[in-house]
Amino acid sequence: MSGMSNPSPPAIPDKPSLDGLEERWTRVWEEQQTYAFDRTKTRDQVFSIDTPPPTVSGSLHVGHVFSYTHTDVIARYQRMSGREVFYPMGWDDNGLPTERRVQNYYGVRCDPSLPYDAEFTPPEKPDPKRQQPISRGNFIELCEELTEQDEAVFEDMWRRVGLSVDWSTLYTTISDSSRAVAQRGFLRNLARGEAYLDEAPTLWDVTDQTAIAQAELEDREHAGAFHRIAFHRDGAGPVHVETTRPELIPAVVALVAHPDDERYQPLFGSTVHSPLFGVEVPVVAHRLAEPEKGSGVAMICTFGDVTDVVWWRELRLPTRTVIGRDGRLHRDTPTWITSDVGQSVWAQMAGKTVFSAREAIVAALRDSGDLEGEPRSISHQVKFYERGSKPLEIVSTRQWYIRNGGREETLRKELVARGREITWVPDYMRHRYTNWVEGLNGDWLISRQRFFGVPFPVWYSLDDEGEPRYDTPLVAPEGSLPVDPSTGVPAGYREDQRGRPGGFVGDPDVMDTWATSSLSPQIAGRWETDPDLFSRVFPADIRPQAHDIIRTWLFATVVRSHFEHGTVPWSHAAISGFVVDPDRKKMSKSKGNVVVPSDILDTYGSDAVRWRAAMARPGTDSPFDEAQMKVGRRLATKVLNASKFVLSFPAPDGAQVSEALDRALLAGLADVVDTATEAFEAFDYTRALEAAETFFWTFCDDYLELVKDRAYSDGPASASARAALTTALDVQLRLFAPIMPFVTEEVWSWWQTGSVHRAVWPSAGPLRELSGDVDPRMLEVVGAALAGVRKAKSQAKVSMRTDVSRATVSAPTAQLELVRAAAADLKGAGRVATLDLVDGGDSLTVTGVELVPSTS
RNA sequence: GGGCGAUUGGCUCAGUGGUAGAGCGCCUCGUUCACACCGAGGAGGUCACUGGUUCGAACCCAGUAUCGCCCACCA
Repeated sequence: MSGMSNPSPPAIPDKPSLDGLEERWTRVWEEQQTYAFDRTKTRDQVFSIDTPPPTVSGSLHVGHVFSYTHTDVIARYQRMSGREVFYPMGWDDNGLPTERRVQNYYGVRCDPSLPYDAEFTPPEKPDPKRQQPISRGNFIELCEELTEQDEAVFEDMWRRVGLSVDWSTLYTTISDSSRAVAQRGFLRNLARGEAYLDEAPTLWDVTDQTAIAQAELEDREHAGAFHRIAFHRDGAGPVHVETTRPELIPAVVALVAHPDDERYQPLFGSTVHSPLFGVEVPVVAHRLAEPEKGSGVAMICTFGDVTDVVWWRELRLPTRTVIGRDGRLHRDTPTWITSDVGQSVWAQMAGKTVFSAREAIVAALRDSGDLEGEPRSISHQVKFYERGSKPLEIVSTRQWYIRNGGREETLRKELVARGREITWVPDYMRHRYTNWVEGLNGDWLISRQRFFGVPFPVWYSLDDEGEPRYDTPLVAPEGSLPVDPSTGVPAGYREDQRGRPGGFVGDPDVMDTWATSSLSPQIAGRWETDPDLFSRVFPADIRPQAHDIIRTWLFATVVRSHFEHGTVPWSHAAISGFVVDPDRKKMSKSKGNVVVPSDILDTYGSDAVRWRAAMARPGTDSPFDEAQMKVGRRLATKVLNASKFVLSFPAPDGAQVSEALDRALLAGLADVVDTATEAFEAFDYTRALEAAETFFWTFCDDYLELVKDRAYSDGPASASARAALTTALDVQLRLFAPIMPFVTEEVWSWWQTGSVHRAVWPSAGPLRELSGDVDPRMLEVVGAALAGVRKAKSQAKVSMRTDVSRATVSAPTAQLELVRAAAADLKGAGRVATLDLVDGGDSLTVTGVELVPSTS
């Protein structure tokens, strides 16, 4: 770092202040490229971080600040430890969250059938109820425009928090290079048979009108009602089923009961007729039917829930779809409804939402007498898209999948084993991963019927009827990526053949955002476009993230790396907890309990907020408590003031640390360095901070007080104190630097050259050499004696500056000798004229403190 | 239903076999010679419960309870 120099070595201010440190040092770090990655370093010298790219369409809350601070603390420690830190930043700006934000912000919606309008300007006043339809091209332009604004806000926040990222590495998930990586990754998966196209029942969000993946599911308590419905038999009484979804009666394909259920065994193999519609369906047996539930016999519909899918698949039942992609019942009467009554009931349901259709059919069932009793209200768990507001439907659609072990035992075991290769911080988070992988029930659905995302780089040739040949997609060559199949043309075709029989058509879908972000190590490391860089940063050392996205981002990244590279993507996964509100509820906009980070950063400063973040251990949720920020603020202030005081005692040239108390201080500090280093190596920044902080307060409250008088004087004893003070400050600043980068850099600049963040992490060896064989407990023992004198003054309710004519310290021999060696310092700090030392007793006590009455 | 975690002073949390700890809050006191964005001192806990192992248990074992999170095919 000899090439670096501070702009102008500032004098120590008379009144040091934390105000303005963020602005000043953020600027200096940028100017001096303090955190620039040196790509000449080899893989073993590099510490590589797979930074989470935050979703820029969301708002930052204090939990993000904590979690990103945790990563930065680790990065700063690693950098000082001599590793070259690869610490990139990315913005996750593609995908549905951005589309929604654009829709709300501008009051528009994407209608892909519209042509691009070069003159388009967004509505002056967005009307959320009447979103203006605009073309895909215009829509994407708005997405790009708004994400650019959002990203500027994010970057500003991260710089202010002090993240030591190399900003030249910045990427966005919608950029050309990210799209190219995502498409290349997909094409490789496709070529190896790890990605495939399939038509199957799919979880479907009717609001956004897109398929969603298992990982994006969320169970929610939802109000419903059991309806007891009669199915009819020829020549026998009715069979009753209970259902929460009577509107699916037209979609019924069978009734099902448990094979061992004696009540229904006589019915197996026979058929019944559905009420109102009179459709004949078989009664079948399956182990998943639960005799205790409802009447013990259930309707199988295509599709009411995921159990229906299992039954439908395993029992090879026909498909009778009645709900469309918009969540409404089909307009046209299904072909299997042939009776007059059935068709007239259908007419009352056609085109209606699920909710309205249910009302219509319940009325009809009541009229026909097929509803027994009244519907019984219940509250039950229903599957929702985690970002959605209506229950999911299941519709049969053609989608792209990536294998993830959900349908094959071998792959599942391989992926579980990958989880064991990763060191988890904390260790128990591994269970979440294993639990998830072992519970998968299908492959990973990656296609979304949306617009602002990475398109699939494939086309389909059209047969003579104009029907796409889905089994032989036309893939883009890797050299052409990124491609947009809605404008690009596959090899051997011309644009005028688009959509024509014998021509081609582009795949209309985009990839789910996780399908791109699961390649974050490849994107940041410039996989395939810069193999030299990639070889130096992949696999990464650490993936920091929060526990809520283990099943999505973390798992997906493992899957992609497993297939593409045959390795885990990183050696460590560091899992942060959440910041929860004081009632331990998760912060969320809808609850109105979100703490805006800029407010607390304004009030307490970045170092204080970072200190608080570092007090939250890995993996542990932490309740937000503003009072805690004050503690961090006070520590930062104390560092400022204590440093100024220490530096007012410059050590003379050749000063030796000769006095026992001084050597004991450095011995204690050596232990702290060992503890902090060991803790940081295990990513336990909280323990490292605690060790440094506890020592620092003893340093201020006891040691500084004890040696103050001696330091003010002259001679070797003074020089010893001054040398110890300066050495201890130097080491402590470096211990604090990862946690509180601003105040430590400020103090460092007062008398050192270069950045403390490029200084070498302290080691215990040199401190032990200076301290020699001194008893490291000395400071503690002498501090206890000083506390005894203070206590006497406190109980007498006099000032700590009150003179003491005489006092007695009694202690066992060993302790007494330690006190004797520092008696002069003790007398100075306690203002004691005559100190009697008495050998004896079980513990150290201070007695006979004779106070000199104040003269005033 | 399965898994994971937690349960220690009013609050937030350390503490994995040897006489219960920290910070905040509270109480008392002290100012300007580093720091009032301060300093000193103090009070405050049968370590959720029940058994067991041990010379000795907050800690190890078995079980119970409560809370939280994750997962599950939840007519």
